[in-house]
Amino acid sequence: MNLLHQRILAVVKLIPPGYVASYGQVADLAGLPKRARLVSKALKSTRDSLIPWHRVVNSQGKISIPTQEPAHRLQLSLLRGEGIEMTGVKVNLAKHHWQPSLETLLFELQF
DNA sequence: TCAATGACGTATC
DNA sequence: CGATACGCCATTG
Repeated sequence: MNLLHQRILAVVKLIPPGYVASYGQVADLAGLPKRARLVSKALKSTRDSLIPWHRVVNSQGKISIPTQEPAHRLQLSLLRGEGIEMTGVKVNLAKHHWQPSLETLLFELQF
């Protein structure tokens, strides 16, 4: 659990119900460009239940967790449970892509 | 040390 | 739309 993870998780916590963000987008917002993979690691390793990890998908809007893993089903049901429109394993980004305003970020984040 | 490995992203074909 | 290739980089063995 280091500083980078904390910054990443701080951003993920801001994603509202009914919306999704991509790993790369979260990394950028956390001030860590080119670190999408670090985002997946941070989400994979945290136990904090207050973090909406399921609202993070890949840049194509698809669930990135391998189908075999139980977490894959969980993510799918959690997204559906928030009323997110999906085509199979892919989110309708046109309707549910999170696009925070600059004010929101400056107000919520501490860096 | 060092090579392999990802819940990634972009470019190309 | 699917498949491949590469760039990226912390973690793992």
